[in-house]
Amino acid sequence: METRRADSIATQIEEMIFAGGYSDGDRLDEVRLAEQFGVSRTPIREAFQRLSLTGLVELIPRRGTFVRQPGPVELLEMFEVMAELEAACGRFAAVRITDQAIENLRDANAKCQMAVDAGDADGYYNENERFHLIIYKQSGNAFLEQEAQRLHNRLKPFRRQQLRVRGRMSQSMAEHEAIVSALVNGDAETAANTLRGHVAVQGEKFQNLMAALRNAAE
Amino acid sequence: METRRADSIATQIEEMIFAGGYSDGDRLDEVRLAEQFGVSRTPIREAFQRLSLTGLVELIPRRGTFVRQPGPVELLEMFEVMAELEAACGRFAAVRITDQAIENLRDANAKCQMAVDAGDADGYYNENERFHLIIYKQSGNAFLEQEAQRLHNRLKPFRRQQLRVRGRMSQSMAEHEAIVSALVNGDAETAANTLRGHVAVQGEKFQNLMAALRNAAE
DNA sequence: GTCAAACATTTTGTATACAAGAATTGATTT
DNA sequence: AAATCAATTCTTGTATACAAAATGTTTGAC
Repeated sequence: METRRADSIATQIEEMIFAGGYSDGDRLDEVRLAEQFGVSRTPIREAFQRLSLTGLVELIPRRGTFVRQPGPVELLEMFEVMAELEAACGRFAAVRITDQAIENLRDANAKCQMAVDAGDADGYYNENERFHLIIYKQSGNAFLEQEAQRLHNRLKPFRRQQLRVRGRMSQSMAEHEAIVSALVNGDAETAANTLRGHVAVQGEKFQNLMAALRNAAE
Repeated sequence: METRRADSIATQIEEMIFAGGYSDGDRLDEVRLAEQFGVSRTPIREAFQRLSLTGLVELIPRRGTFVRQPGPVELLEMFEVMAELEAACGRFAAVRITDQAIENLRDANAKCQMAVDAGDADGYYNENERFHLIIYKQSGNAFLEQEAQRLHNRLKPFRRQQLRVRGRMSQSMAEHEAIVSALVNGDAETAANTLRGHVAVQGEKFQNLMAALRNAAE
């Protein structure tokens, strides 16, 4: 599927920012990026426009384009919203999920457990993501699914660090089981609340996130 | 505050689309718009990039830019998400709202009631909007506030028609009262549920929305 | 009359050119 | 030496130019 250039350039710059190549306030040099990508300034500028809407970048008129890494406050706010979006997905999924999807959730969970046993952080990460994406889709609301995926994606680099914490993976597994149960029972309220709690940043998770941010700032 | 051109152009095109000047699938002619705005194609194209991210417009490579008016399904999905976002705002606001904001909500409600009594649809509409914007802000989560406002804005043209329905305004008023009560009591769960129900499109509201869409399609 | 192929016309995507607003440097003054 | 202003250099924002793809039209065959 051939996609237009500005689109793919935006994605690539996005990845560069996510990868941690830039810190907050860094200016994105149009001509340097243009050379780097082997194109002219025009498609770079179009990409900037797209990135600005996601909040990843700030366009200051006549000044330039600057990367905007979320600070601690903004990050916590985004996790709060993520928790609510997941809760909403769970609420809808509880009454809309297909049998096949339940099977897929169980499969993802089983592979998650295997990854935990094997100490395979990457494997755990991937299956965990699959678990959540299934729930987004099973909300039966394509718009919600899209919004959830967008934010999920944006938070990816920050969530990654949380998994490193000892014991987190097995606790997370138990929560996954509870979520599947609620979905199987069609219990919308429980599904929503369990998912909210699962995603929310509270207690020790909060400390971990802050610590990770402090390290990243150095 | 001088804003860059592409920004203001995007906003203006957005308004043109909201105003109903275009229907689904219409192609946005770069050169025509450029002439219309008295600029070259470049800023128009940058504006298109911004609009595409909000989903208001679809960029088909080598084909052009087409307006994407939500169909019935997408619209219902968006209202579902709006209901969940408002519920989330209410949940947070219940434990974070300031005394001043409660005063402001009551004031908005009083003016709403006055508008209902006077049969002033526009007045009702404006105060009703103020009521909801206050709750977004009182979520104490700037990111959530922004997301809620964005979707609220997107749904504006469709919500407007629902108000026309007989009896809707007074029922809505009663719901507002219940929402304020929950917020005053700090009852997060009730605030969330009441707001969700208030915003959700169900029962007769569904029929009205469908009817409005059918009319718009003609 | 229908279909298809070749040609002409639009229209998009990108590069380049140019104008105007920032930033920077260096000279001049206090 | 610090501050200020002017001139220079960079950078952004927009217009224009051009190439390639898509669309539309004419022509010709069947």
